Amino acid sequence: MPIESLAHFIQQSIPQIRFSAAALDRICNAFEQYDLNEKEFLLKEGKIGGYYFLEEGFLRNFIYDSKGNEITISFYKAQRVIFDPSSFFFSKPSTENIQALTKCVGYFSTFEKLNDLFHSTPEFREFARAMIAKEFVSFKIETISKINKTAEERYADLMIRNKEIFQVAQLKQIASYLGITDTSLSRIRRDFSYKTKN
Amino acid sequence: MPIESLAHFIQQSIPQIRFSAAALDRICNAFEQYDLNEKEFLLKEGKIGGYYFLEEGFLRNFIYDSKGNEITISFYKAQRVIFDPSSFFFSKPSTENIQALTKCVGYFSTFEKLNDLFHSTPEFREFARAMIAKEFVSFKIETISKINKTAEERYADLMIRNKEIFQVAQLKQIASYLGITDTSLSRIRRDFSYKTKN
DNA sequence: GTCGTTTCTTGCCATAAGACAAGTTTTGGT
DNA sequence: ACCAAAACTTGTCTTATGGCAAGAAACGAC
Repeated sequence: MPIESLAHFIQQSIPQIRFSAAALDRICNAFEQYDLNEKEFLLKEGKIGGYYFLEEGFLRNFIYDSKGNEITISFYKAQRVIFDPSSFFFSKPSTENIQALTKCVGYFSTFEKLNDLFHSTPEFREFARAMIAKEFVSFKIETISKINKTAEERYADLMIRNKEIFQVAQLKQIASYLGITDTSLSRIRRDFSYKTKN
Repeated sequence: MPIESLAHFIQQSIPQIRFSAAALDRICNAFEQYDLNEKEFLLKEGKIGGYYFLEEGFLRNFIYDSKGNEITISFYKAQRVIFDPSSFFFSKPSTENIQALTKCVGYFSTFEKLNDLFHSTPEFREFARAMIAKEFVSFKIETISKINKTAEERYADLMIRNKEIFQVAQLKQIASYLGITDTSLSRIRRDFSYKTKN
């Protein structure tokens, strides 16, 4: 029995290729389900990270800076794959923490299983390559789009791109993602609501 | 006749795998040589980017911001592969400009040729995957390491990591890479030389 | 429902970096 | 070798954001 939502996600992410039922089955069978409650960790610093599909929920990826503050690197919402490339591909202890902001459900797999598929199944190769390329591209775009912007512009961008995150994440987490202090974010929000009122 | 330096680079970048001579040959034959003089472009915004190995020289990757200023995204030095993932993998016009800071020599190939190898040659698959993962990881590390640092710390880091760049790039190009104006970089350099004198 | 903890907001002051403009040095073309 | 253009430095003033501390609001455990 293939995992419906995962199978659908895989097929739909490379529409140019028609996946055979057998291939889809083989791929989905390499995955197992996971569940997380709010605040539980999908990946903790020091562990070897897997390959995750997030079916439902919100996650936050953060690291610690030199002073021990949490710095949010990314927010993840449903219907995407998640992996720490450094840890997953090179079997290194991760430096990242991926924590549930809400209840989450999804599927995960390991490097071993997916590496077999990578060599045995052309369709999976295409999928895997598309995923890493896509992740790389979006991280790059996200990073570049923050350049030469004021904190207020970065805030406005996030509001447009991912408004839901303000419902599920704390302001301190969002502030560190925007590269500012929670104090500054608080002021930006105040000034912003003045502006949008008039 | 395989391209010696490229063959050596490929083999040495995944030492766990012993490349057969035939595979190495097939891979190298997919590449052709290129030469650039200072200021010439390896890739221009709007074109479809290829897959490049830089054998010798220094390159700079930059984009234009909304005000038309050049923003340096990366500096590249010899013995590495270079590609714009968004353009190379998805055949989209690139938004990046890759320009020679010095005379450069290297080899390039196209998506078509390398995609064939990707599916036909397991060793090349490993290589290609290692390269994109490595690029992704270093871009991530580079980005993250700039967080919560002052301009002066970012400058000091670059001096340690890539001192040679100060010999080949203009200060304005380095300043935009560090996320500051050339004015500020000039002052940082002055203050820095006071400090290191005493 | 109450109390303690955590999160968020606000005020005041400090500081890193930018904007602009003028000067100096370096570079490159003829 | 000379001149013009480009690259770099410096001065003065402005501004965005941070640091710290106090208060207000929201949340969670019992």
